[in-house]
Amino acid sequence: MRSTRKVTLADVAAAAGVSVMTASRVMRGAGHVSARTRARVEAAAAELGYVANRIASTLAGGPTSLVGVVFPSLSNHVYSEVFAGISAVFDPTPLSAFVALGNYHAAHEEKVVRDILSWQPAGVILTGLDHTEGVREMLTTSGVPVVEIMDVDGEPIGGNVGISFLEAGELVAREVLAAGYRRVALIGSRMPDDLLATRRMEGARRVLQRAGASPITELHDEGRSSIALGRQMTAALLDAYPETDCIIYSNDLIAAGGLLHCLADGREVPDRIGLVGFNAVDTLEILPLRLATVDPRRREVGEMAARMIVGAALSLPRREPPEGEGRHPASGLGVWKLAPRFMRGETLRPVTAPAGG
Amino acid sequence: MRSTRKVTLADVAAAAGVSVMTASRVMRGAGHVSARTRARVEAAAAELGYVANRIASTLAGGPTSLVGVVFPSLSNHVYSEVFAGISAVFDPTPLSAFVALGNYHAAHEEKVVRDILSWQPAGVILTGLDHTEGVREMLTTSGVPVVEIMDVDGEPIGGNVGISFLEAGELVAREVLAAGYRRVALIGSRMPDDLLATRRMEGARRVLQRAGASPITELHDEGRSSIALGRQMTAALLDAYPETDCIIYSNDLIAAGGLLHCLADGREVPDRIGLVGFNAVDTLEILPLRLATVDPRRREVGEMAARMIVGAALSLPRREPPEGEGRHPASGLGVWKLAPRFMRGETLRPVTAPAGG
DNA sequence: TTGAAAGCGCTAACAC
DNA sequence: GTGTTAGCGCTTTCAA
Repeated sequence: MRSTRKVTLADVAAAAGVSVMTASRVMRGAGHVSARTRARVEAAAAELGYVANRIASTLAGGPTSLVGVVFPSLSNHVYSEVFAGISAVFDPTPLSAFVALGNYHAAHEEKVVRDILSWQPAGVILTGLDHTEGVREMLTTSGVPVVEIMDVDGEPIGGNVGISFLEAGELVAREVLAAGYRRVALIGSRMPDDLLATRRMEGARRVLQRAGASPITELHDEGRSSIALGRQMTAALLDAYPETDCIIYSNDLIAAGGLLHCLADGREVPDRIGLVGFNAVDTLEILPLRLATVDPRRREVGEMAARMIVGAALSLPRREPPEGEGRHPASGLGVWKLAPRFMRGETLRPVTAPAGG
Repeated sequence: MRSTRKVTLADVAAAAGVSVMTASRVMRGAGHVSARTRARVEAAAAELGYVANRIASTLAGGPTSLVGVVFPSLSNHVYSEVFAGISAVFDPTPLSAFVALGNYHAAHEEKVVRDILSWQPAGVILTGLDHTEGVREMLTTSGVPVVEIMDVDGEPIGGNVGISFLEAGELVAREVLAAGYRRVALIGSRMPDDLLATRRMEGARRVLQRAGASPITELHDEGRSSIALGRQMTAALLDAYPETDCIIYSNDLIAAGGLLHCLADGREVPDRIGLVGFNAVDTLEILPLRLATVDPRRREVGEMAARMIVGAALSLPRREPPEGEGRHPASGLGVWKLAPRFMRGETLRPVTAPAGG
């Protein structure tokens, strides 16, 4: 039977008949302790059911191990996969993730980041590069290793991992053109709120314009992306612009809706109309046709971001450099730009000419 | 330009010409401060870019606000939705979630829980009711409000929210019988690792047996659930037991695979063969037929669990009761058993007789 | 290899 | 309404 009171290191030390300091050394494996003493302390700790107090150890100057992770949301499958990558990397390290949601709205983000910083984190992972001046300044001033993920089209605060959504959009448009489509329309949802979606549309638009095949029209909706929304928007678009021969969607979910609408409506995919999504969502393998899409490599992004944080956190001195400037650049951070992977699927015609726009 | 050094409350107090204590009162809105002083302190804090240090305030006896959340994984869509519910409830409160993964493996869980407790959390949310004795003891001893979610078939440590997976399985079997199927087979994946899946299969099996329609066969696979796996297992099963007239799957993903196999194979669904999944995964709305399934009400589960924690955390005294037993039962905790919702879909025949086993 | 002293940044408790 | 004192549980630093 263990006490119901909180067991402190002092209790363990007393039970083992050593000083608090010695107990502390044993608990964090600091060495310089005789095997005999170590055994006694460990036994006492187990006996009393000692659970370390990281609040106290962090305050006293021990290493921090919380990493704040800010996602726009987790209902979006994309981010949960990024998170899986992050967790996998943190798992064998002493770091753990502290998840905060809600940076689809910049107003909220400042609060969230302040909150995270108040825990003296070992690092911060943020989604996207668009943050308020306040956020950037807080993070810079704090000296905490920061990695921004997904987007790489801008100036990062610290490290940066992701694909260029602009280039991903360009890639899609180039493939569409290479397949011979010319009357292209764009459909997006939850824009302009979702900057990354906006960015890939921008990339697509640019390539189309340069090729003299400016988008026929662009349809945007504030709603949450869904298959139903995709159906409905596609119907509306094709109604208004029947000459459309290809639709580029801001994500797979609405693209799937579009595909279902086209099939139900008897349109020949991909001959009469081509469709491209974005995100490479895997449950969509049940569609009658494999959707053309782009893999943003989300799991890898999470893993690399986490690795950067691990590298930076472990090489960072714990206390402030004694005096002077001293803030050494968080080592281990850098910019990793991954190449988005295009997946042709079956909703685009095979290429008739080498891609290149 | 703000200093690059960490700004403490003492710095703010000095800049505002007041005591640290007064500054502290202002920063946490404790009242008993004149408007003039408050304004001065707030100005100084803003000027210096002060960010509170919760590590210090928690150690000093301020309220804790981290809540540890343990999920088996987040790649499983189910848990990310639960998490969305939790976040939504925490959002307007001072609480924030600290996510740890990996309790598909009990060995890991002990480490994870110890880790969480070391942060002096305001609460802990765990998935499932099956935990090692060590975990139960740590949590009990700590006196931290605990809520176990999803499963309600067992003895909870503290609060408990979820559906009964046993009853969900029974529900499915009763509906299957009511629709007139008699030669029923079960297909599961990732079992027996996933206890909840195991439990619902158990419930189904029981009802079938009681009705004298024992499962023709049960097929289990260690693999990760996927549509491909469902296809393959279904093919194998129907090959070996062609007389099967209904398959109950452990989840929607493999059920979707089964459905696709049946359709491709020219079997009449739901007339010749009925199919039921589990989880009500929404992207599956793109299937040619709406899958019969059960909604485990995951979002609500997350919300309620979070509400319990909020209730308990806010009513808990911060410091230990002076002496004696003193550990008052965490108020606000209880057991909330939600009813699983059956969704008939189009892969089961309409009922021919009132459901009831 | 072990211990003693000091203090991390903040807040509770009490004075004024 | 404001300040003073003490201390949260641990680790750093230095001495033995």
